[in-house]
Amino acid sequence: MESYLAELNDAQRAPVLQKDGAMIVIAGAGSGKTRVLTYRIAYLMSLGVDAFNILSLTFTNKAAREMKKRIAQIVGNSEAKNLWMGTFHSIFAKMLRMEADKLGYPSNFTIYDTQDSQRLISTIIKEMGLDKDVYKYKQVYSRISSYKNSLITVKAYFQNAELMEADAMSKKPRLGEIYKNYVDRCFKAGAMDFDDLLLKTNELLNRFPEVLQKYQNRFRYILVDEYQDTNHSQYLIVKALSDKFQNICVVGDDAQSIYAFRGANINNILNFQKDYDNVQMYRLEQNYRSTKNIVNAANSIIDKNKTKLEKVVWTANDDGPKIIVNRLLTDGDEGRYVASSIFENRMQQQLSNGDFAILYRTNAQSRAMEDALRKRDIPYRIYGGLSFYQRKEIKDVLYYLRLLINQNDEEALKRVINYPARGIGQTTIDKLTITANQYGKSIFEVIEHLDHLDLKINSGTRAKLTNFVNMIKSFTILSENADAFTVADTVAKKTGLIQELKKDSTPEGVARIENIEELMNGIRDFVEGQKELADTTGSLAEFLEDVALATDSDKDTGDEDRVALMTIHLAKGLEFPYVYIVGMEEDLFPSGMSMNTRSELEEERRLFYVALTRAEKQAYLTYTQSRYRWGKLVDAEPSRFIEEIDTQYMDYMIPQDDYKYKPLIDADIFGEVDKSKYRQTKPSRGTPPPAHKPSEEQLRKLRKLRPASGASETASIKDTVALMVGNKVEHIRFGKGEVIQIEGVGQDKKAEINFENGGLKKLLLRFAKLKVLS
DNA sequence: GAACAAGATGTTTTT
DNA sequence: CATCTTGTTC
Repeated sequence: MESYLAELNDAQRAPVLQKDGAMIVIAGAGSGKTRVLTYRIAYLMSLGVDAFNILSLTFTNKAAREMKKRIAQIVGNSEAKNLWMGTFHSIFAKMLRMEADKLGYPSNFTIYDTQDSQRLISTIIKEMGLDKDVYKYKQVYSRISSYKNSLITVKAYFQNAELMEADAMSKKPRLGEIYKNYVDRCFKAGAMDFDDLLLKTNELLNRFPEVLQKYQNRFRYILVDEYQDTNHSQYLIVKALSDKFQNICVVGDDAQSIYAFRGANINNILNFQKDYDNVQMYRLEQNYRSTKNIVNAANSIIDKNKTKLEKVVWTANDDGPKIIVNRLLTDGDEGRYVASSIFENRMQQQLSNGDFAILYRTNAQSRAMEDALRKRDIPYRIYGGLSFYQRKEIKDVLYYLRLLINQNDEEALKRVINYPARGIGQTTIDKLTITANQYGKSIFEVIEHLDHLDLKINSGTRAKLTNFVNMIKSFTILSENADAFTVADTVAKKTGLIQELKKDSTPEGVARIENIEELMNGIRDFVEGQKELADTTGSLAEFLEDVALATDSDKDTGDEDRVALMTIHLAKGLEFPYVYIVGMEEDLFPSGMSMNTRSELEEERRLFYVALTRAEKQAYLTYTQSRYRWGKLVDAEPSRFIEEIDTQYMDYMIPQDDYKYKPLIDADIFGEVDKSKYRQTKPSRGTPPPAHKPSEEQLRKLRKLRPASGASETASIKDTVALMVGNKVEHIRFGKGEVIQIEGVGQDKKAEINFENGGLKKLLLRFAKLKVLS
């Protein structure tokens, strides 16, 4: 038989060999499910199943690419190329473009990102004259999003008294109207938001039986990865497409369901057996990834969850080192500790940067980590957060490109019509918007027909508007003949975007221009790369779709050797020898927003389970005693999840050589301060360290010390300064008459005291930059 | 209408 | 702390 089958264990091989029928593979963390999916596809093809008949839905496009590559090695590149593999969003965007006319959409429809959607909702709320404090655009957006993911269309909404009542109860009786307006405006703009890509696919398959049949016949074999994270909308698509042949294979792990907030329904996996006939269930329980300590610790956590499928994940791997738990004073210290630890491990174990990952609950936590890594000259890469394509200067270019492809794209138009400044102000936009709404046309169309409309816009502005429209039209014409790179390059130059940025000669300004150059290179690479593939042409439209739907882990910046920084959500499916999970604190992880219900808390716990099971060799958990949040110092408590781990798999410790990790006050200059006070902490093993919290009174004093704002100001601190030393507040008395200047006061700026009269040069404090003036 | 500054406000996770 | 809103001035 095929040699690759030998690479599988018995449990893995069984689902690979079952050619037809419905099956579910419950795959524990690290049990080789990607391998099962990959080989299953390869095996199907070796049995003569045409690649065109296989649909594989993966969680990231990168995962799809990698699987495709592996399959190509087995069955050959030309065959593998024909597979439909990708995320739900990208696969069905592709399908929708081919069938768009049936739904009344142009095939070049724009994909609105979250920001576009939220802006549009925000303007609708404003236009309707509603109170923006009651109708918060983000809340409204997420409400609409969850409706869409549950297939509650505007029509369905208005037929559902319960929903309307619920919204009325929460003081938003006009939410349905906003929803309707939002949907209308998107349609008029030729735009779909993320949720539409799924909702409209459902609509397409429901309303057009011949279309449904076409795709049912086409996709005879369907595979879905990470099935536990599918939402209702995705579930229905899969159900509809697989209904005829019922050759469906779903893979997932209920213990790793972490996307409920975007509609993922864990019942999809729990109830799969009821949805199809003769469902075969397979379990992959042997973990190949991690040490016994990690696997067992993770099991001890997930045990605390009530809602779960029973399974036992085990491993034949070594025990490995215990999980190291460490408490640090602040987030800055946490960063320094992690950076030092990475540095030491890398040296001692001869590892590369790519062997390490730092995982956190919120993107905001990356900053402290970055700062520390940078100081240590450790190369790193941040995934997620503000990605390259979300930077302002990049988005500006992209919005122009979007507009020239789809001139009805309202959000793009509003963004660029007066940037760079052309003298088209808010008043003009408002007039155009009102007229556009009146006639049911887009703003672009209104400008095209300005001559026939009685708008109170003066001739100067009219000329500016006409010029703008003509410029965009000229780009559109260019794009019909030139490749994406040429178009983008022309746009950047002709619109004055580049000139605008060149005005700014600060380092940030220069960086922005470099970013645009990088974007141009990216477009060029894309054009060349796509030409090699048979089924694409490398058009601008395809590039934009790629950008809109790229997942963050999709963007490979080559094989650089860097420490990976990302949220736990983004880390799903990945693995690293060494994993640092930082910010293990109540209110942060579990998130303060997710502690209201049992199911929310259980999802947080699953998230922790995911985080821990990313580690192959060693996991580190860190938490702080106080951390800067919302620009303020707040005290923190260790996460309940730390206590939930069976202690036999853990080592608690407080670093002995504190100085290596955190700056301490050199006590010499403060004769009376006893150095031993904050270096004497010994590692304590086996028992959790007590959580020290500064008392309310101490915190009050600390906070008082910090001036409210201002880049630099003189404060006459003459007597005593309160500082955080170790985990205590110390009061330090300065010499009589010494005046101290406080500079660069900011919440997380490392404060320094420079004593000009010799002695100590630098003192790292936490609240202010102090200077002795006299 | 532009440009800047001060003030308010909101913060989980993502396609 | 970052973003958006509002206010002021030219």
